[in-house]
Formats: sequence, structure tokens, C-alpha cells
Amino acid sequence: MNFEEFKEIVVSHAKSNSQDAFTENRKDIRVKKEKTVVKNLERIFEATLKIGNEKGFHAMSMRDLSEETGLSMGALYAYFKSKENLLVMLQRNGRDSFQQILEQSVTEEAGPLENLKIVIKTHLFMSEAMLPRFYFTYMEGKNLNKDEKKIAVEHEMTSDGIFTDILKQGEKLQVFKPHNHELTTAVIKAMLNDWYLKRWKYAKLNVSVDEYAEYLLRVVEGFCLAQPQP
Amino acid sequence: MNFEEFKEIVVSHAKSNSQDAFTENRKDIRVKKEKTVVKNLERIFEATLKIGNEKGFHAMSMRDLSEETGLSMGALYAYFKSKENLLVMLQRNGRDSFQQILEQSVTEEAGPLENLKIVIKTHLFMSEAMLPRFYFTYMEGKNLNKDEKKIAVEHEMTSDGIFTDILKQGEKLQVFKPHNHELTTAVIKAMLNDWYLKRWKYAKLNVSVDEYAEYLLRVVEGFCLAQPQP
DNA sequence: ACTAAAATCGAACGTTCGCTCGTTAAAGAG
DNA sequence: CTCTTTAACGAGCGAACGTTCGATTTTAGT
Repeated sequence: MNFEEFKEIVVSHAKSNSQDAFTENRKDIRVKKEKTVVKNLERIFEATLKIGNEKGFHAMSMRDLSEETGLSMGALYAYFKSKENLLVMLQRNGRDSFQQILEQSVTEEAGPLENLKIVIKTHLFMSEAMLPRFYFTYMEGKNLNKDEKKIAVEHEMTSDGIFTDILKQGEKLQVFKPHNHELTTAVIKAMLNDWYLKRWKYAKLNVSVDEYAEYLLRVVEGFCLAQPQP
Repeated sequence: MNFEEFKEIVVSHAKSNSQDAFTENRKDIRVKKEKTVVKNLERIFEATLKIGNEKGFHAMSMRDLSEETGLSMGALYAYFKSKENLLVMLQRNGRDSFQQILEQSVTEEAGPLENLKIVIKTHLFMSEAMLPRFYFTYMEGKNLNKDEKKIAVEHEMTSDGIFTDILKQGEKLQVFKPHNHELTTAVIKAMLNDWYLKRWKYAKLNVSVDEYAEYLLRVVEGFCLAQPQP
């Protein structure tokens, strides 16, 4: 699997994205017709991600958002009840689709090594396909309130669990060396996150996402595999 | 070298820290007596880092800063000419002392492997000793203006160069495998940064900074060493 | 103790913020 | 076309923002 092949999976998921956001936040949204909500929520999310990536969510004013979306101040507030609520909606929405895709990527039939490759590539390609979302989610996570932050941490631990389970299974089947697998997961994630956090660096190094994937896999295999590759 | 031994190096450097900030920004500071400036700049920096880590620099108001430092609004503005200028001062100051310590840690006599170990540990221990500074610098870097952002990128490339040079030297001496050393540096840095970016995770895993250092070195050695360790 | 310089103070200023609400425009049914 | 529901509008609100500046206090040399 390379990035080009993966892209289609994401695009098809993205369409159901703001639809989920509608059903999830129905009670806070004053507009009734689903088609209108989906259309405008998509505009609002996209604009928020754009401005948020440029100057940060806190520095974005509702007047900025109004101009970018083409909606008036009053219209905006028909789709969310406060600025903070908009942030929460975006974060939840991003987390949910991320987790959904990542969990679906793992299969029982595939061996641990194959599964590890799959989740690494899926994580990486997803962040590449939805770069503004990932960057925004990472950077603005600290601005959430205490409850939402707790949920975000739980989500991260769940997705870490997917990696750790694969590593543990691999150790049992003697495919991987024994290690502190939670720690291994942490450093793998660190490398995965760097792809979208330090985008300018990889652009300057002229490394494609497929090349980065191969490189990461070599690093991980070098550390994890019980029997080193030739 | 473990963290306990390293800490003293940092503490001794930290004292000259706000003194440098004074000489560097003398023209923008209205207060004349160096001793007063050093004392209050230290208070201001510390308070900014504290509030900045809690709610972000942009969300910190000058009234927050006034309360935390115990200085009035007017007094604060005797030490910097604007809020943005305060951010720039903090970032420059942090970058400079970071680079200084990192460059001093490398020695000609030591071999590539030893030097690689040293810079990794130095980077990691420094971030541990000055955690709020590192977190703040990383997270608020995106809020800098275009010129300052460019300088920040140049600084990062310089410090990446320290790592890359060691790796290249190691390849020439056949201590390290041939690789894309710039890319190796990038992923090493990603893992180093994760220590202070995802502090809660490592706390939850109950991993000390010394243990993390050893773990990182094993990952890097597994990937870089020409002749695998026993 | 006196005084000039240095440092600190905090009310006040103009601007911008998130958000509301009375009003207007658009959509849809009969 | 009419009437009712739904969506969009944007001027205006009070609060909070960064910043200033004349008044006040502290410091230090004599």
C-alpha cells in the first residue's frame, strides 16, 4: 500500500464526516434541515482549520471566521453555541474518524509484522491526507477544558493500545524482541507525529510520504524484529 | 552521565541567562540598573512560562502577568516594549542558551558513537531541566512573525547539523551504517521532543528520564551501528 | 535630612473581542 | 400568490484587551 492507494479510503470517509458532526451535536444546532447543516458545517470546519493553522484558534476572531466562510455572525452562531464549543466539535469529530479508520485497518488474518506496517502506514497517510486537521488537533489540544482534555488523553491511550497489542502479540509469536512495548509505541508515535508537526523540514529534505513510511518501517524493524532482516 | 550529574551544568548556565537577555535587549529596556533588570526579567520570564504553559501565550493577558509577577502594568512595560517583543525575547533567550550548551557538549577527542550518545543525552536532559521553556518554545514558535520564524528555523537546522555531522563522521569511520543522515536526525529529534511534549504519557508509563535516555540510545544504536551490539 | 533620579503605580484610552437579537430574506406548502 | 416556517443578517452590547502616562513611591548620593 502506498499513499496514492490510501487516499481514496480517506476521501470516502471524509464525506460522512460533517454528517456525523450533525447527528452528534443536533441539540446545539439551531438549523433544522440536515442538508443545510452538513453543507455549512463543512464550510465552517474547513475555514476554522485554515485560519487556525495560520494564526491559532485563539487568535482567530469570529469576524475572521465570518469573512472566510461568507456567513454572518448570526448565522455562524446557529451552528454552534460558542467559540469553545466549535473547538470541541472539531476535535471530537477529528478524533472519531481517526480512530475509526485506524481500528478498521487492523485485521486478524495478518501477522504482527504486517499489522504493524499497516497501522504505521495508515497513521502516516491519514495525517498526510488531513494535514491541517492533525496539526490543528495536536496544537489546540492544550486549549481544551479539563473534561475534554481527559477524553482526548483517553483516545490517545486507546490508539496507543492498538500499536501495543500488535507488539505484544508479536513478542508472543517470537516475531518481535521483548521490549517495553508501551515505550516503543510512544517513540513510534513521536516519529509519526513529526511528519505533520515539522512539515517544513521534510519538505526541505525533499522526502515524500512514501519514502518516510519506508524509512520509519526500517527504523522500527531494526529495533523490534527478533531476527534481523538481510 | 546521568540526569543528576547533568543538572548542575544547566543550573550554572541559567544564572547567566537573564543577564544575557539584558545586554541583548538593553535598548528596549527603560530600567537602568542591571541588578534590577536581571532580577525582574527573571520574574517576568518565569511567570510568562508558567502562564503560557497553562493557557498559551496569546491567551495570557498582561493583567495575568502583572498579577503573577507582582509588578504593575506600567512596570512591566519598562522591561519590554510590547507583548510580542516579550515573546521574541523569551524565544531568542531560550534558543541561545540551548545552542550554546549543545555545542559545548561535543568534543573532538570522543568518537562518533560517544558523541552521538552525548548530544542525545544533553538534549534530553536539558529539556528535562527546563521543561516549561522547551514546551513553550515549541508550542509558541508558530506565533512568531515571519522574520523571527525564519531565525527559529535556521537555529533548528544548525542544531540538526550537529547531529548530522556526527552521523556522517561515523559513516566515514565505518562505525555507522550509511543512511540518509538528515532523516535519521529528524526522527531522533522527534523522539527527543516527545519527552517534553507528551510528558503526561511518560509519567503514566513511570519512565524516568535516565531510562528514556537508555531506551532512545538502544533504538538509535539498533538502526545506526554498523556492527550490531551483542 | 534633603533632593534629584530611578522605578513603580494604576486609572484611563481606544480597540477589538465573543455573542445577542430584532429584523429581513428565502424556502416551501397549499 | 399568500402565508408560515426557516435561515441569514449585521449593528450593537458589555467585557476585556494591549498600551500609555502623569502621579507617586523608592532609592541612593550628599
